[in-house]
Amino acid sequence: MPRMSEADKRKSHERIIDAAAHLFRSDGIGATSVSDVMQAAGLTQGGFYRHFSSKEALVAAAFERSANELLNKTRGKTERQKRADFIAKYLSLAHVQNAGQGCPFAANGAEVTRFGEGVRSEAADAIGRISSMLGGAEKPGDDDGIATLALLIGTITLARLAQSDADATRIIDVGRDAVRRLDAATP
Amino acid sequence: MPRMSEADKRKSHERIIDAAAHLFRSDGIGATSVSDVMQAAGLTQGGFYRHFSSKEALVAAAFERSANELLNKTRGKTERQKRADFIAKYLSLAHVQNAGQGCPFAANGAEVTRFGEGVRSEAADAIGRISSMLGGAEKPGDDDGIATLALLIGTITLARLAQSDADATRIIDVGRDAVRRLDAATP
DNA sequence: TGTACATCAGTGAACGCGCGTTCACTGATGTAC
DNA sequence: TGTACATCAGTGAACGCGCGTTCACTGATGTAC
Repeated sequence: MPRMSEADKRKSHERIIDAAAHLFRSDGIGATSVSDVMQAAGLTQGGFYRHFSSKEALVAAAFERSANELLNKTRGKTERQKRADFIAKYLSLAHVQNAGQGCPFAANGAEVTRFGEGVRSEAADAIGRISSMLGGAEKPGDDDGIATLALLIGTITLARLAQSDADATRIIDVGRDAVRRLDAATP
Repeated sequence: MPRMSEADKRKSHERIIDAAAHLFRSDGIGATSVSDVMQAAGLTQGGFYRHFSSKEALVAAAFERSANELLNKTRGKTERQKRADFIAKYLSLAHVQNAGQGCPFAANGAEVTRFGEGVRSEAADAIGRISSMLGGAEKPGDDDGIATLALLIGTITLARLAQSDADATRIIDVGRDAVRRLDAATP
């Protein structure tokens, strides 16, 4: 059955990245094998190297995909509304419970630190894109965006360590209030 | 040479936990083997199971040790000074570069999420201890402490992903300013 | 206090297992005429 | 448009390797008399 068309190869490529983007975030990068990813993409492990030169190359592609996915599900007509929607979706119990569809910094931030240049530059790019979306609505100066993003990441990290949904919800509420206070204290 | 005294066993036990606490934070839990830990403790892998029933049991002990280490190096006569000292040490380039001596939430938070009850309850305990130290000086109500801790964790996570010391420093500065703004906005 | 012996901390080899990667093979696809 | 053939996406088995854990062994320690 082998040798699919170029179009089919492209579809396989997308499925591999999608599968990796979800598995890496839900189970961790180190705990997800190339075989796990290929199985989730409906393929066998041997074909992986027709698409990526190494697992590390996949990690970079998957991180970019995860960041895009996070940004793309944000809704809103104005920049201000988009920001509010992003924060509302980020600080939710659903996000705490479904790491696989969530923020790659909260899920894989520390792990990604230990990878090479390709992965790290993808992460740095993602910081730029997300923080500038979170930054002041008027100006692109993304210092406020960085501070807000840091608060969001830390809040979800803590909420995921909570021992009950009630505790997680309480931590999320604290985070939401802190975002509000930070906004209020912004010039 | 085997069969050390009870006192020696206790010393070995401490060395194993210390080695694990540092290696888990600098290299990640999954990427650190039991053999790595035992070697760092000056022992061979076979003896590990005289001290812990599994690697997971060591993860719990090491997490507790890391959190204590973090709290114990905090200096200051008043609660207020201790808090300021903790934050100053936390938001530093040294902390970004030496994950092995730093905050276990920033280094292993996401990874710890995927472990069982023993590890998770150790993490939940640590959240309580650290956030109550960071909370309002007068009251034990640790909501402010949780918000501050979240901001600290997120800031270091982002700073570790920066591609240069200059970028990392900038992110740290942003975090420090955000902590100040959050404090100012606290009733 | 001295002696006989059971205990058990630490060693180092071995267990089964799954990892990332490679490889010979397959047959439909894409290309050259 | 039809035919001949090189390409290469995908398969599934194999590679060497390191993992967490187990085990037989060792000899100093701790205990019982």
